[in-house]
Amino acid sequence: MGRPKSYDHEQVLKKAMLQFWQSGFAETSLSDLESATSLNRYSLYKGFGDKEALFEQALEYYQKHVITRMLAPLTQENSSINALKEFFIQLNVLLKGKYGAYGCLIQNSQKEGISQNKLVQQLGIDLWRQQYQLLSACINGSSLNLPYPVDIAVQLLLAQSQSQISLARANAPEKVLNAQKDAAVALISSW
Amino acid sequence: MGRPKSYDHEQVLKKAMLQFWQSGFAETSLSDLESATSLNRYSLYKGFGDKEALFEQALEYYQKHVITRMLAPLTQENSSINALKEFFIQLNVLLKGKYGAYGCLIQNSQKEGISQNKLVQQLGIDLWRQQYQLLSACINGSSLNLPYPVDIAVQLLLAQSQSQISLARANAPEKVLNAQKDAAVALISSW
DNA sequence: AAAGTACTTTACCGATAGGTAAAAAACTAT
DNA sequence: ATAGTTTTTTACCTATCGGTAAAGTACTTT
Repeated sequence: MGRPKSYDHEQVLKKAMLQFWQSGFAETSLSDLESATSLNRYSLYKGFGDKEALFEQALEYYQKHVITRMLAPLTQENSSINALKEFFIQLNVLLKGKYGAYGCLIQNSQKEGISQNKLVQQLGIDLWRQQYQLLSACINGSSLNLPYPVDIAVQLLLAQSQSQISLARANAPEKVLNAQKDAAVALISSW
Repeated sequence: MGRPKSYDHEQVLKKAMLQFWQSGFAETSLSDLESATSLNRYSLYKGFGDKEALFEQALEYYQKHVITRMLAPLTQENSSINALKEFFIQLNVLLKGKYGAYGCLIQNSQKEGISQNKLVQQLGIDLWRQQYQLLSACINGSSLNLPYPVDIAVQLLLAQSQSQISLARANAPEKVLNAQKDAAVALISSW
């Protein structure tokens, strides 16, 4: 039934996602997307819609693949208190890795003009909720003697992870990234 | 000596700064700057140089006026432990105020293409150092029984302030902003 | 008042943005 | 093989981007 596509849909989505993740929505041009995906703009339009539609699909790819991976240490069924520490340690590893300096695509998008996009807002809320619940579960799963309510502890940890990501995006030196990770671990250890 | 300027230099800088603060460097066009400052582009060029030069002057204006105000609670000579709490409380107030949703111009800039700009990098480092020193001084000035080294405590607080700012820029609901502030205060109270 | 000087307005520049029409190419079904 | 269908290529559209030349305006100095 007609000429077959010369590209793999998911692969293109991945490439486009990486481009948006690196440069943001506004600072990624169609020319950038053309070179990133090795497709010309007309094919991109036929296959994925306009720039914003492509961005939304890239966001969903990000959520499905990257976020899932990031939160993995919290969803394993190991000892809860260790899961918490492991989360920050693995986050630190990720942030020093290949795409670490890109930060978090969802957080980045919340700080651009594209932040008005409904999907950006929804994924932002979802990410927050998901982290909140996972962290709460870990804390509640352990028998700790917290010097403040659980909600406060969760909030402290959320700030730690967000700050780590933020620092990575700001190209903070590795020393600072490590110090931030150590602080989070030390906080947990103090409980 | 020729025709006098029809504008006040500092006022224009302030208006331009607000525009950049709100929309970022890349997403602020010369047309935006024209309407924000009520000056046409040619006058802007004559008075402040090109877009990047104007941005740098806006950054310095920001550092001199906004950052100074933000850090004020830490530089007063009141009881150190209260200064810490007061810092987070006042930060919370600022972030719920007129320009709260703009976040921090320096942090925002670190996440754009303009992050390569030397001044952005320098001010980013300066801001970090300055906060670090002020927070350290407050902690050392108090006689606390910390469950971890001072450096760790400072790092925890840095993450809290950064996270608060980040949440504000992401248009988090007031409830979340308050929760984050309360967490920081509770952390300090636990020492 | 006239000359000189600095600022402002108007109009415009080439480059690039996102997006699309029309023609060429590659497949399937008959 | 040929007709029908879908993708890809090429070329182009208008709008806006940052930046500037030239003309007009408003002041100071003499």
